[in-house]
Amino acid sequence: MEYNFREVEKKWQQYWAANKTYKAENQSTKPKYYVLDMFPYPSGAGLHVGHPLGYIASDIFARYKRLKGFNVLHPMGYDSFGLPAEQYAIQTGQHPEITTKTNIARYREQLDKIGFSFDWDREVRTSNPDYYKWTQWIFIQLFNSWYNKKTNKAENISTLISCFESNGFKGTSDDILTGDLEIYHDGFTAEEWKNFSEANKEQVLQQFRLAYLSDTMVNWCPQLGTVLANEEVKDGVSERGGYPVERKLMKQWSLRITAYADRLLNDLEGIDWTESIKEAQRNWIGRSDGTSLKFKVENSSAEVEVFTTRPDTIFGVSFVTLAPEHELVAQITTATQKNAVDEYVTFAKNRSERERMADVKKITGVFTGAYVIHPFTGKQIPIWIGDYVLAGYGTGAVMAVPGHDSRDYAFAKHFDLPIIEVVAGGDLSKESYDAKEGKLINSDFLNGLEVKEAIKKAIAVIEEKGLGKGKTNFRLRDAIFGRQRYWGEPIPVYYKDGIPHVLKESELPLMLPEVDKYLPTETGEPPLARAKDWKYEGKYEYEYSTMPGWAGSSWYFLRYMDAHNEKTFVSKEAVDYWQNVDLYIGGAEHATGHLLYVRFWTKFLNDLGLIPVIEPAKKLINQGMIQGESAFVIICTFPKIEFFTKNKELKINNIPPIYISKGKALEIEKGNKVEIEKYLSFCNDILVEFNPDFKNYKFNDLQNGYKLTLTENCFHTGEAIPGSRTPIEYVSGKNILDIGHYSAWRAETYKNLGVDISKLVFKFYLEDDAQYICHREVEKMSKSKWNVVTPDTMVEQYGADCLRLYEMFLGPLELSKPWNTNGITGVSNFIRKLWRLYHQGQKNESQNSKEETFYISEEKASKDELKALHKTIKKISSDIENFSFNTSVSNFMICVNELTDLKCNKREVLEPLTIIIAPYAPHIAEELWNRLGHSESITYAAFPECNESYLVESSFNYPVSFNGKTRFFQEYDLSLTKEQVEKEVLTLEQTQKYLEGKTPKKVIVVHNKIVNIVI
RNA sequence: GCCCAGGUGGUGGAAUUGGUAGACACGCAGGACUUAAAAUCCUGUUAUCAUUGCGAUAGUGCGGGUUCAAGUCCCGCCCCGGGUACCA
Repeated sequence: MEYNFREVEKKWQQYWAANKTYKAENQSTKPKYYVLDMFPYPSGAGLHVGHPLGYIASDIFARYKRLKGFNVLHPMGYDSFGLPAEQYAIQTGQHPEITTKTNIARYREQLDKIGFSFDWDREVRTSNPDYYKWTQWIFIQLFNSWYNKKTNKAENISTLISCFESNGFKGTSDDILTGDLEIYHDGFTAEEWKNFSEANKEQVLQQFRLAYLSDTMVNWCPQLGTVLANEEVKDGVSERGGYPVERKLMKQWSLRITAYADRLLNDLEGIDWTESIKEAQRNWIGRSDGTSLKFKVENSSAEVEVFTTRPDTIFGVSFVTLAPEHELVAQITTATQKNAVDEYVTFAKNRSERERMADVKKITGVFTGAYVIHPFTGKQIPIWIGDYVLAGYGTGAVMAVPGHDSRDYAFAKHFDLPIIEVVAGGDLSKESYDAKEGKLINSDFLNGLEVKEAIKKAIAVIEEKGLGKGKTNFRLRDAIFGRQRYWGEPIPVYYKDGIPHVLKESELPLMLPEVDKYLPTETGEPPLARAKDWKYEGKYEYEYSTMPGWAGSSWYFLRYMDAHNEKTFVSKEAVDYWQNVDLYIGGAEHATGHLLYVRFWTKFLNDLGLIPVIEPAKKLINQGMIQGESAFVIICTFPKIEFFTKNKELKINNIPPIYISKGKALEIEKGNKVEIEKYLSFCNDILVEFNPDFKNYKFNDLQNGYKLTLTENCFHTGEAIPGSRTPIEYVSGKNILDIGHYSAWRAETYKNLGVDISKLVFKFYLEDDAQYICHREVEKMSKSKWNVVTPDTMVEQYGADCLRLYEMFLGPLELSKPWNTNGITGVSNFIRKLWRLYHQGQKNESQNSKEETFYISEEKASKDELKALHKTIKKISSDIENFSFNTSVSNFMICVNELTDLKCNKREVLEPLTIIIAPYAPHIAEELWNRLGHSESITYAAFPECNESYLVESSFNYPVSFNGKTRFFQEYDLSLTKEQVEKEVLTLEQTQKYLEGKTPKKVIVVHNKIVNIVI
């Protein structure tokens, strides 16, 4: 019998499930190893071929570690709160919980078919109340904590309260202030604190809690009644629906991640993550060291405080720029400039996102009429306002050094302000010289110093004179933690007299209530406000926003350790044993989202003494994205018809769009006259069909000098016309569209939009062979792009082992590439070839087929056979450790090819081979292992060691090159010294031929590598 | 603009510290087996020139450089992909 993967794979999948083969115990004498995948969001399109790429890699590693004697934790779960289910609920009225359950069931079925070694007893779902109970619990801990700058740790808010009770608070200058304080609170004495009302106390505490209410600028979309993320806003309108978006101040729950900025940055040093992810996080956190510096405003008591990283350029300051929102603007503006300033501030404030995006390069600003006094030279320096200065960063004011900052330079050039050179090395007539290199000039006491020394000296002098203070700023902003959505964790907060209170632990979970619709209320409140009688103790309003998508994923790695614990989020024993993730695999797109938040929560939980680790994952690998090949139809409307018909006073209505086949479209676009004629006559027929008056006209007559420009006027590919995307299941491998299915699908979507489809006609303009050819583009695989390929058909056709090997064989794990199945037969052949090694084929003459029976020899293996095996063991071991799974597959192929040539069927070779291949192709390995006479699963066998003695070579075939160019090969015993090889090579007849009678200048012999003769 | 990653045959890709460029596959071409097809096996396959055979030359995005030797190291540039948006 040929290898029957369907039977074998099913058999072992059932065996693994029945025997709980992959169950991990929370204690063991073995060393522990935790392999984690970023868990998926269960989308309605099902698992696509991109998902398993990382899962297969981590599964191979988990299985390898088990063979190496580790107690492996390899769990899987679902990030099951999220927008798509909610969107679907809005459209269909179906409860997101139902959709989510269905989707999860489908994911599970697909995952099971690929043979992953997950411990399913530990599955988590972030939308399950017994999971989100603990997400809410962690939120409460954040609410009840503040960040103590002195201990550099989060502490219970009670320690802050007792500090207020005994010492009061010194206001903005107090060093217990942390992070992204929006409003700097005035100072108060201990006595005053005691007399504060509860509301007043809470207002103060809100400035310190790690979870707090803040006023933040959000993208508000009135039509959708909701707040949108930056990525949901395109060109000032919502990506979905295209409704206008405005900036609005809103009370929102935020998390004070900025308190952890320094630790998040510094601790990157200790983790083995890819340099690109670490770099992305460093940039995101954006630490900049500099100094604050005060400039006195002339004829005023006011001071402008700026933040700068280049105090060395202080003598190059030629103006000061304030953000339009800066609090001093109104105060300092002179009477003569008042109108201009007011106008500009209004303009800048109302400038929509769209405008800002449209003219990023446009420089705007206005002079206030006021001046500051330069602290060292005493000169007058004008104060300007410019919207290139951001209110929310630093002090909202900059000292402009146009000579050495490109933005200041552009501003100075535009408004014709002086540019002073203070660092030598650039050409300021062309551009600013921003590099931190060179010697200071025109700078009084800094003259002659290198930039780095000058910075130090400048800060020292500034501090000495009390003008400012060395300071560090971060780009990182506090994380907004509320979403005006239904399908997320309810925030466990209720309001009593407008003061937020958190629920008691015993009151958790705060269940997501039922609502009649998943939409905002008429007054613009989030969907939870629709819930009937949903009040704390029947009278107090709950918080109506829910947590963001990243809440559940910020701690899930801990829950897997102790998934069913009802008493705590994770038991001390479990987390003390498993610690943190040893290997984490997932997409690089989470670099500054999930991967930063999960590090933040881990540090916070560690501060409270709840877990022993400060980082979630020791090692992180990013898998590349598997892209899809989207298909498009090319839609041509009649944009010019209206124009022509106006002149001719012809009326036409409801002309359908024409779907033009790609080959024809290209010809027409190229200006092929014959094709254009044909196409226009096709169009004319359609016009006549819709308005018989047209029969008197030839379309050609109408056009009258009209040049058909497909891209601009007529043809739309891609996004230009919604709906040009085509589900790839209606398009063949050769891009031929199944017109029947496509039309039916199209009609269905129109019907859902409420269009009367009884009169709907689709017009297809075909190729000469009567086929319709689609356009293809490579892009991200996603349900919305209709280009999802699921692994189901591949598993059905080739088996799980084949899919596993093939996805690895495609190329390096980290690389992104479009999905194609061109090479799958090679892998499929390999699996059959592997099977045949263990079986004896007998030709069955009568049926003209081959009978294969299991056939293994107990003889001692030959030297060549052992060499083939051990070479492979060595290579595979190093490949796995380096996550180079694609080369492993190649090497299995090489090994099997060699053993096939050697006709090797010896147990001594095939048994170890079965084990090393088991992590990659577990089903066939289990079957072969079983046939080899083992009753236990191969999962816990021992990974074979490489015996180097089989690999020792006695001779080497030296490539002999002349001036670096290889000419021939000569084999020498490895015992020969360099000198002996050199001598031997020079005596060769071939050498003499290439020397052409000349004496070599030099002969290089690298032992076991190469001989190079220089002439 | 800035940051990151990448660019090698018709295709996916391989090439530990600089040391035989193109492993392993796919595809293609030819052949064997077969009535035939499928499956399987064998041979060839970077390009150009030459060819009876031996070969010769060029070649890892482009231009320089270091070296006995460069896909690999250095300098400058181009292209594709990802991230980010005026962060002083």
